[in-house]
Amino acid sequence: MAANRASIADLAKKLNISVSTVSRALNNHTSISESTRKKVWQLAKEVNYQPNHLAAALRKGRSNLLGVMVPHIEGHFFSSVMHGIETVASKVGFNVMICQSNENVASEKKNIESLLNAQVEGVLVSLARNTHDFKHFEKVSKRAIPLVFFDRVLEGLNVSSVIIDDYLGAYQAVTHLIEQGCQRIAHFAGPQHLNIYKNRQRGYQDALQAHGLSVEDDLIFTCDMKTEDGVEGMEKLLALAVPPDAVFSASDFSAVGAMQVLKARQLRVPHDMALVGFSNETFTSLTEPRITSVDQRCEQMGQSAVKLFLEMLEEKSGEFSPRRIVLQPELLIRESSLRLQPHLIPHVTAR
Amino acid sequence: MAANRASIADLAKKLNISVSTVSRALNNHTSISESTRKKVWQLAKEVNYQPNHLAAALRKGRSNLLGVMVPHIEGHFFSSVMHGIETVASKVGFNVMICQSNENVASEKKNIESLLNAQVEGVLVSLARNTHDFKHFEKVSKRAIPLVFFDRVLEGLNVSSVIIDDYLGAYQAVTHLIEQGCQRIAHFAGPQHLNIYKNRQRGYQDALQAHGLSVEDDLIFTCDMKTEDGVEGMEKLLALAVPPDAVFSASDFSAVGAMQVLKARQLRVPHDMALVGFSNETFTSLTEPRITSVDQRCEQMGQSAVKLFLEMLEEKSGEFSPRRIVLQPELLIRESSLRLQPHLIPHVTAR
DNA sequence: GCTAAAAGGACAAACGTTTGCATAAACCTA
DNA sequence: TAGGTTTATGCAAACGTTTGTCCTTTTAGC
Repeated sequence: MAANRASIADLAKKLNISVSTVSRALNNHTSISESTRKKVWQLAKEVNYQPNHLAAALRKGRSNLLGVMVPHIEGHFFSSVMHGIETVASKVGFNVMICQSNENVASEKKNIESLLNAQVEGVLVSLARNTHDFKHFEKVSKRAIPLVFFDRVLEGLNVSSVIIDDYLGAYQAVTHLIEQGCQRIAHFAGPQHLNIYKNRQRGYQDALQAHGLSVEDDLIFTCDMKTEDGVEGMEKLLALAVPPDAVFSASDFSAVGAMQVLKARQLRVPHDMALVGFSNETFTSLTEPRITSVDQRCEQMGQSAVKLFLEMLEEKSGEFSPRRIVLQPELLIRESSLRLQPHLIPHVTAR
Repeated sequence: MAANRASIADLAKKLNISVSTVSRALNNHTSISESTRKKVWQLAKEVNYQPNHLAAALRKGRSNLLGVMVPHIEGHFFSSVMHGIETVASKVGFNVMICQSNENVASEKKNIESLLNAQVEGVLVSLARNTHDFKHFEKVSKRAIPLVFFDRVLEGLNVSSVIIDDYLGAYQAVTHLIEQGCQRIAHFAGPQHLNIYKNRQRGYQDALQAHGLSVEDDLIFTCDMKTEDGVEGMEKLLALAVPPDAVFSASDFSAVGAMQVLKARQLRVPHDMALVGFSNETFTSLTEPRITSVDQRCEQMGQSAVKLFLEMLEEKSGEFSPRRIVLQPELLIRESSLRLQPHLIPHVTAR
């Protein structure tokens, strides 16, 4: 029953030819006659021959393996990125190995070792929250293995990366709120040591100033971006002497938390308080009203990361200079921020 | 710069001992003296030795690779299952390789080949929608490689699998609605060739009958389970001569679609129409009101699948008899279905 | 002090491929 | 017909490990 699988040598023996001929025949090498090529392929089919990638990889020094490490795979963003990654990787014949750091630097270190041991040809990484240094990635670059960071990157480092323009996304979101007539715009900010949240805050501030509005510290609520944080933040804002008339939240989760508070207090969104989130989470188009949000191009990010990896692999022999891809976010305007011209809303259907 | 990595042979040469000794030292084999063991480990650290898993795998015939194939990885359910899988797999030293079938039988076939070629030691699969036969999986079982189906399985087949008790989940959901005083309960049903939706519908019907309610065909709306389908379904139901007073939807997405219609028509949830969904999607606890839903134990499903695989691996030498794990779903009662005793609602916070 | 056992290590074969080189047969070309 | 080229194949080494077997040295038992 457990028919131990046939090797190239078995085929060779049965056909009374050499292993090298079989190998070349299976690889459709030009120097093999059509007749033997056919014979080999047919026998291969018959005995259900399955090539052993491991052996080939060992010999060729090419594993066709791509390693990916994310903080955690569940959730909208990372799973969408993974989707993008797997799709284009498999298209070019790469298998993808996946690891989770669980937001933990120690695991990150272990995983890198594990991926390297598995002889991956490239590593795509989105960093754990509290990763601040590059040490454990040096092994990767030392072994001249393409390394690409995505979304959560380390700044000021000469490493390839693909990110979205968080600054621009925030800038556009806030500008949109201003155009809708909002005058006092608050911000739910995320942990500032993460590049993404820092840039979103910068975008927020610059957009205000560019339109002659002042940045007020008590309108900025820095938190962990959970739904509960949004609840807390909104309650704080409503308790101010002069509450804001809009909130730009760096996360959809805190935005929805804020909305819950507003509804409970019978305040109208967007007329009493306009709301914009970030990430275009699935639920943003399912709430009532739907929440305006900034789409992060998750899938495209995954695709770009793989493409970058492939480019680096190409010119591996030479010195490859790190590249950086910056994707353009897209502001999806929905009812939570639309005070004017409701007839212009593009209706975005959920998947 | 691209310091080609050191092999076991390099270490041996530098220390003037044999490769076998080095190998055993690195594996902490008992027959190696403490002193040489230390020497080897130290040198390994110094020259940054990275073992080559491929070579070891080839020699040992054990790749420590686990293959996983899902229809698509993005989205709440599958990404959560993957999380569970990766977590326990990595704990026991397995790397996981991931594939997507994109709901496509042809890709499914290709992916299986690819995984087998990569010499995975086991395969976990959730089937594409339109997979009806087992042919392309026979190779897996023929090679005596543990095969575990999860969630979307092929019925009547002698293959290991882990599923949740969709029947029970549906039964409980409908019973709950009845207990809340609902008398005319409709059902949004999914494609009936998928085991999960078929069982949910059976659970719905049996629960009705068990409580003396009749099953009416025009209260069952079979669709694709998208948000839009929920919209359409609810509109149809409301157009009936005698509309229902509750809907049990086999998917949260169609449930939320239904809720949108109800809100637009100023109907109250749950008093005019109670609503229960299925899957406990993230957004179910973010809507207003929050949607009662059946939790599918995604993570646990992933964990169980890996455990099952490990068990099969254990007794691989003997004939392993397929096993089947059935997880218990959990009904999470929220406001969308709660007509009585609102003070008893457990407040479920979103992640 | 002699033998037996144990400890520590070396040799070499294997795992299943790929591939540079050599070879033999067949085909031209003049 | 000799010489050269093409075509098709074989030989054997290599990839980096692991591991069964054998050898040498030390230790212990008496």
